[in-house]
Amino acid sequence: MTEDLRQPVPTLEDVARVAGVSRATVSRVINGKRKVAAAVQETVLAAVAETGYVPNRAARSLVTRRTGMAAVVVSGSAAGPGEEADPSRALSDPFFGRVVGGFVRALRRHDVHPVLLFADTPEAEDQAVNYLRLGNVDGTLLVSTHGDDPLPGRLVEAGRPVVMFSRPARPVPVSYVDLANSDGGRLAAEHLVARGCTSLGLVSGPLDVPAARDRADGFRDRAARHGHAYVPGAADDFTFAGGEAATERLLAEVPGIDGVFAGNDLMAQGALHALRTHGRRVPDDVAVVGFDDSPVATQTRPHLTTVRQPAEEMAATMADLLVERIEDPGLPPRSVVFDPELVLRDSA
Amino acid sequence: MTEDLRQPVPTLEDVARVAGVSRATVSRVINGKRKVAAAVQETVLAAVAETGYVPNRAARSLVTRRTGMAAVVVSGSAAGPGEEADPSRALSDPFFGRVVGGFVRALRRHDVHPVLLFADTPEAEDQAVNYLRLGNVDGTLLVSTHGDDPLPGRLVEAGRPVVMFSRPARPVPVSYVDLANSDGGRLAAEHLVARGCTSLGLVSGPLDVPAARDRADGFRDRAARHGHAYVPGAADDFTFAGGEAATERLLAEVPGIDGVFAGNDLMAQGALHALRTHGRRVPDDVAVVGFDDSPVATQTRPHLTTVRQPAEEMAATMADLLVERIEDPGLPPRSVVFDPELVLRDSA
DNA sequence: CTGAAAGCGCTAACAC
DNA sequence: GTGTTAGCGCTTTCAG
Repeated sequence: MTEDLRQPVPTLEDVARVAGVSRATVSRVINGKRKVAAAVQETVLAAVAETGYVPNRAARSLVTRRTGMAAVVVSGSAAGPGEEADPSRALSDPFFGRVVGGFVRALRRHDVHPVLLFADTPEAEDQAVNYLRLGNVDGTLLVSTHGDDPLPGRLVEAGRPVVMFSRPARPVPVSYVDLANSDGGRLAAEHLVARGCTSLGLVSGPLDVPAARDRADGFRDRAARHGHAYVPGAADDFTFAGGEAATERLLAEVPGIDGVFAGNDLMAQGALHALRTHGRRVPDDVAVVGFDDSPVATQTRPHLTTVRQPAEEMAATMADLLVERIEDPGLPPRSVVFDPELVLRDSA
Repeated sequence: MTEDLRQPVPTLEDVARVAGVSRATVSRVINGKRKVAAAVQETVLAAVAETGYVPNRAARSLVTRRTGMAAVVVSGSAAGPGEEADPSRALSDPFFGRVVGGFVRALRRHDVHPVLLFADTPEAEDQAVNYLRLGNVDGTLLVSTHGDDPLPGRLVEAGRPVVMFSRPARPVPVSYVDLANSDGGRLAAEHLVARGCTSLGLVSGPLDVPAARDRADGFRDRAARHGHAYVPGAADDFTFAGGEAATERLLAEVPGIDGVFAGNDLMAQGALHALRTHGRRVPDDVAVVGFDDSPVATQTRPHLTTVRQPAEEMAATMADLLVERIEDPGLPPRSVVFDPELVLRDSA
């Protein structure tokens, strides 16, 4: 049996007694509401320091209807039949680590704590919606990894702020932060063309995911301006295995390919392996451009030339948008779109 | 301006009115405490369904002193000077995704929600400790990525349950779930020796991290039983770059090495690249064994033969231990140690 | 500018 | 068994 080490936690009452004022006054000082005489303020602050007082969140939450918490929902809701919904697969993409890390740090600045939720089953989805609806969190940061996800709409209906990473597949009145994905695709095309590639190919993510489609569209759009009327492509999961498989298919269709644009860095890594298997040297025979600038970009040989997403900034902006909307629920949905940047390394 | 979609959330009072009983009775039915007449029970349940009632966590928490939340703390507290403390680096190890995914799913079964906290600065560390001490969470699941971390001790002093992933570097009365790391090292040595390797080497994680040290010790121990009196080693970060750098050093010391045991899969991946750079073929010239069975193990060519940690099970066990201790704070610290398993693939 | 008092939604003694 | 009552710790009118 271990002893109970819990120490009595001081309450407002205690501080008030020490400071010789009322609870209400202490509350005002702590929340900086209304004017409080400077002298009193000082006394109270001293009492707070002396007692080591910290507000009880449950009590505060009960009356303010605010919890100081935000849900971070990772949705893997399957679009089509047979699709597996596994949000923890998203967690195994190191790029995602950059995003989540960004959330945690940004929310912390606002004194908001992230509650991690997976929406990987219908029940879990309901739970996430309810969690929001009941006010267990003040708002939601949503990362959806699948295409036509109904969750954004459901969360918005819960009547509390939601900010998404990436624009929703179907129009929903929700705030989001996104990357100009098509510009990213253009950057990649421009680079490959400038490099002298004559046979371009696309190893794309799932085309029902807006980001994947936009990247592909941007790539083809810019390729077309340089005379590439037809750019063959193969789509697959946003994973290493997906990239490898798609590349195999591409290679079967166009053996002479010399420039590949992959939907993300994990797929690019898969492409690298497939190319090597088929005896192609990168970048000499085939140039490869990835997407994200995930930590894996420097864990490949050659290092990946890739289209960078400023994930941390994007995550921080999401947090800002969310907090704004929590503070003023009347604010309309807003979108912030970041510009991608080509990071030159060795693969192209 | 968007309309406020929030709907009035029913309270106990509402349910009581609909059911024609008192709040207390409804509360009893909901919490399954004490005996309630079957007929009344039914009426209440019907009323709950009709109103769509769900308990308000803040209110409940205020009186029960329980929040239904657990902190998931990722500590990157630096041991030595000059060490960078970046928990989001841990998030970029896909193995970590397996662990966090395990936490989320296991806690969900207990109806406990995970709050993600980084202890990456002294302030953040204080915050985490306070968060626990004040009862904003019922307990903590701690993953420490650095060696001599003072956080476990501090969290335990907060007087609430803490369960660690991996045993603490210094003795602290805390529950933990661990892998028999030295057995894992033995498994690797055994396999390499059986394969006919004659010149073994170690690409180890930071030696102040117990897991890294245990793996190395186990490896050397078993190697010694097979006559390998001296096993050269190089230690570095648990990262791709760390594995690459350590392998370079090892290769400089022992050019003829033909069997390498890496501290984790990320390091093994780095080793693979370093070996290739130096013209060594894997597994023909050098056999490589990794550790973790992280998602990266199948994202290398050749695929990694590796020592598997049952991460999801370990995470689930941590959640169980934590919940047990939350429910009965008198329970002494307990440890659960899992057995590693060699997963044979192509690198060794 | 400050204090008194009410009450957020819930559980837990304590009566009946 | 079930209802009544008293708070949990905090914010917030409302007086003064």
